Amino acid sequence: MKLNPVTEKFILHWGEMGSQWGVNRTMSQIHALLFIIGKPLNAEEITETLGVARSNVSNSIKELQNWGLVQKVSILGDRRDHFTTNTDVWELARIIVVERQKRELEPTVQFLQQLMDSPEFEHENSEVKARIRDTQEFVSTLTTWSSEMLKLPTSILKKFLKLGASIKKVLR
Amino acid sequence: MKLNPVTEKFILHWGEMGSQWGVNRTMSQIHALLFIIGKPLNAEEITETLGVARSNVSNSIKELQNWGLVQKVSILGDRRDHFTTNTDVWELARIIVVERQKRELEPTVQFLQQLMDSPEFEHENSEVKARIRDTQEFVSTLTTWSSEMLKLPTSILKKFLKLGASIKKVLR
DNA sequence: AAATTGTTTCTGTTTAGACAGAAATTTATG
DNA sequence: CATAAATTTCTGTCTAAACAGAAACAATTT
Repeated sequence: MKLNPVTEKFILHWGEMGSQWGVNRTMSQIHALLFIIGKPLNAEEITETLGVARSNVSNSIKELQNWGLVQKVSILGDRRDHFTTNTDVWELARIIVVERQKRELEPTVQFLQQLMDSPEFEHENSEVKARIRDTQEFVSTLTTWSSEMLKLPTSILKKFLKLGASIKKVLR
Repeated sequence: MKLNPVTEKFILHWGEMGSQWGVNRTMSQIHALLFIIGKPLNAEEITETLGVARSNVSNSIKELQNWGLVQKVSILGDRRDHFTTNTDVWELARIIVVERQKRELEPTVQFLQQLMDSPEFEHENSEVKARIRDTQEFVSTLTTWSSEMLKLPTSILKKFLKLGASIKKVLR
């Protein structure tokens, strides 16, 4: 599978983006490839196209499946597993937000709550206590808000984002 | 500067969080330290408290200053530079969003626009073109929306987030 | 059931980034 | 302006994560 220049640039850029956000490059690249191609590919095809090791592809795909970003599909008359991703960028964003929330934000809220509940907490300087409380409240608010937002269908979400700050008019 | 257990746990956790989001551990830890302590510290104090190399502290501080998260302040009767960070977690979040927008989202919007403007683009499969356009629109919408949101004062922003999905009622 | 094909796991190796310590530079003070 | 103190920059080392290739395993076909 030979990529044309536009596609290739897209995949490379996506790989770099991933690195900046704590996702390994191969994983981002595989995801970008499946997204841009928009049809199921088998592991071999991915390996050849990206020029990385077969095992690297295998492990990255597994991780992408754990993230819920990639699914295994069967192709009639082909024994090999094929993999796809959703081709709707809004749906993908949704999945990523849900997952980061679950993996990072929620555990942090819990962690801060535990700190606050621990016996040592009361011995702290009151400003320090306030800052921990504020941080917990902040992460907590963020988590709740994004969960709420994610319940909205994409069509509404889109409208909503496009409203931008004019939304503040309703806050009175 | 001896840390008590709560403070220490907070700093360590923040360091881990950083790693998951593409920020190096020392940088996150220094920031967490300045945040939780809430008063200016000099580089030497930071070095001793976190048990990392002086040069590591120096470089991380420089980077934190580039991010606008840490400022140099002078202490009367002390030659050494001291460093502080804003102790309001909402203001910090604001700064981080502005900066990630500037460093990552905006360049991506530009990059995708360039792809779309390039002569090769028209030779692409129409579904591929559509996906690139959608991606550009998505990142672009996100950037615009967050810029707009950041214009609101923190007090309004807070109320707004706490509204959650009940905001959808106004979308008609 | 042997052979072929496909997939996963395991075992190094490589590499980029984090980090330490020394050297160089800058700044301040008597 | 010499000395001391503070800071930055440079260079090399270390480490964790990414990665490749081989081996092991599993499934399918004849």
